[in-house]
Formats: sequence, C-alpha cells, structure tokens
Amino acid sequence: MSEHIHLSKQEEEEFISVLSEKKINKKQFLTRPGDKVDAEYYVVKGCLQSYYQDEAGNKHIIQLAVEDWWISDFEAFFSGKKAELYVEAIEDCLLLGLERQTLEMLYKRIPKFERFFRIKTTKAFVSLRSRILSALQKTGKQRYLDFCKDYPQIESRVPNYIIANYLGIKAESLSRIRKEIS
Amino acid sequence: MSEHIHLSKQEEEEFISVLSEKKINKKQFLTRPGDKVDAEYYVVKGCLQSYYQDEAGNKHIIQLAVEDWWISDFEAFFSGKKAELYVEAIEDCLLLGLERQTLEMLYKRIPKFERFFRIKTTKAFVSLRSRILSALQKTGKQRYLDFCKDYPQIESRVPNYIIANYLGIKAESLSRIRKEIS
DNA sequence: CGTCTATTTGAATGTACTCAAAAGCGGTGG
DNA sequence: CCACCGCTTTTGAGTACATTCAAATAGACG
Repeated sequence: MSEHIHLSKQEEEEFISVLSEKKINKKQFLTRPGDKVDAEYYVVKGCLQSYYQDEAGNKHIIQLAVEDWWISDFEAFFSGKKAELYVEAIEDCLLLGLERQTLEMLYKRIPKFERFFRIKTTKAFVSLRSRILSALQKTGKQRYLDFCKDYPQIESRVPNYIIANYLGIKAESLSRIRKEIS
Repeated sequence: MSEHIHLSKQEEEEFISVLSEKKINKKQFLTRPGDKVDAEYYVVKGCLQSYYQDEAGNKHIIQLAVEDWWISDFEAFFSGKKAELYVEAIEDCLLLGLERQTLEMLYKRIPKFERFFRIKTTKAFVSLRSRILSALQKTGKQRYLDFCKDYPQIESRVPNYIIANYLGIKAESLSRIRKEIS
C-alpha cells in the first residue's frame, strides 16, 4: 500500500484496526454461490482460487491469489448481489477481511484510501484485459510461459490441474507442454 | 440511465448540458496510443472499436460499441495515464463526450451519478469476466453463436474480419463457421 | 502398506491456422 | 455503361496445436 499512498502512523493504525483476521483451512470456502458477500480479503499467508461452476458442472477458475493479493467474489462484493463464485482455499490461509461498510467509512474519513482502491481496481481491470487478449490470441504454451514469468510464486506451489484450468487447457496438455519445455 | 436511477427534470438538464456533442467519420480516431484521454463517449449513433496493436503490428480488438454503449480507452481515462489503445470509428458516428473533471464534479453535486457509474463499471467488469471464460473454454463456433445472440445489432453491420478479430479467430475460420451454420 | 489423487504417456480425433488462390462487390473514371 | 481497382469473403490443401479417452505411473497421506 505504501507504494501508492503515504499514511501517517495514526492512519495506518486506524486502517489496521478495522481489518479482521480470518483463518481458513485448505478446501474450505470463503464464499459459495448464493452467499451474501460482505468482505474482500487480503492474503497474508496462503493461496486461494475463485471459480465459477457452469450448468454442466465444469469448473472455470477466475482468479488465483497468493500473499499480498486481494480476493473475493468482487462482482457480488461491489454490487451487493449474491455470490456466483466459489472462493476456496488451496492451502491453509491467514487473511485480513475488509467489509464493504468499513470501506465506505474509510473513504469518507481518509480520502486517500479512495485513491488507493481506485488504483487497485484499475490494475485489476487492466490485468483482466490482458488476460482476455492472451486467452484469445496465444497458444497454451505461450500462456504457460507468460504465467511462469508473471507468477513464479504461484507456479511452483499450485497443482498442475489447477494451473491448467486457469490457463484454459487440459491437465494432460499442460503436462506435455512442461515436458517439451524442459 | 433511467433504468438505474431517477433524475429530476432539472438534474437531467444539468447532465445533458455538461455533455459535449462530437461527430467523427469512419476510419477516424477518438484516441491513439500516447494521447491524453480526458473523456469517455456515449454512442448516440454509429459504431466503433477499441484495439491494441502489439509489437508485431497485430491488431487485437478489445471492445466493439454501438448505440447506447460507452467507449474510450478506459484504463487511460480512469488512471490518467497515456492511451495504449486506438479507438476508431467503424461507421460515421455521433457521440456525447463526458470529461473526467465533469464527472468528478457531477459526483459531488449529484451523488446519484456515483451510483449509476458504479453500476456501469460493475457491469463492464462482469462482461470482461465472462469474455475471459468464453475465450478460454469455448470453441470459435460457440463464441460466434454467443456473439450473435448477445449482440445481433453488431453482427449484422460489422465486417467479417472485425468480428473474427474480436472473437480471436481468423476471418477464414469465421467464414467456414458461418457456412457450416447455414 | 494400501488407497486415493495427481501426473504422465499414447493413439486417434477435432479444431483452427497458414498460405495461396479464386470469387464477390463497391466505387471510380474513362 | 463498362472496365478496372481495391478490399472483403470464400474455398482448398496441408499442418500445428490441443482434445478425448484410456491406461500406466508417481506421489501423498493415513
């Protein structure tokens, strides 16, 4: 956060005081479809995925998050609608929850936060955009190489089949790609 | 807009008064890479595309817009950075420009607008998300069928090769897909 | 050690791409 | 009015990449 805005000691303490610590274990859920989503979560420790399950039961991973990322069903969080996504821990996690009401309050009391979260949202938007282009225009191999470059922390600790799903290819294909590269 | 918020006659007039009419012709640009992007545009009449050109000179269409859509290089518009995208008219267009400063002013004077534009942003976010999933998990044929269903107004007035680019396939492939369907 | 899950490998199939050429279509100027 | 030009779309043949289905192997954990 200090990369984007400067907070006084007091502001920093106020911010920390409104975050709520949350621990969840591997395979547990932060949200499931139908839940009300009151918070977004900062990852202190651990790894999570958010995904959508279609009518046929196929899982489609939207996001992977490790330390220093935020995760939630953002659509539900921002719009107030019920969740459509599963948000599930891939490892045991330590999180900091930030509630929507609290966020609104922060915006009013300390306007700098508005700036910070706007930057965060813009970045998320851009990264969605580049993921679309990469999905549309690149081969599985290129997408995997990009992924390894962009998220080395994730590549090394998440199972094959999860990365494959995130990249939009089959686990078998990813296995072949890895073999070819090495 | 009236679907989401209710405005008094006076508020409506105020809103209309801050929009600036703009006409551009086919093949002209609203923004090019490097431009400062001070406005987003509501499409009254016409059709436009926003796209990114990679180092190799390949064009990648991000968005197509027809009547009642908004278009810009949104990343540049929201972040204040220089444009990375071309925004180009596919047909002669009549647009209404909304400047960032004006938007900020509106938010302060008439907070309802904050709600409206937040809803708009959330929708854009969701539609990006579903485009990612569709790009990752569906075949060209399925994407084309979805496209025809979601945007029939666009399908019928935009050249083959532009739709193909938007869908992430080659014009030749789209031609074959169309043949197969009919 | 056995069981369950994840990964790798193989063979056949499907989907989209490249390159090249032909056909269609709209506008311009002789 | 027609010939020509440029641009878009279609068609064909060969190739690359990824998938399916099935089976074998490797790892993790109680």
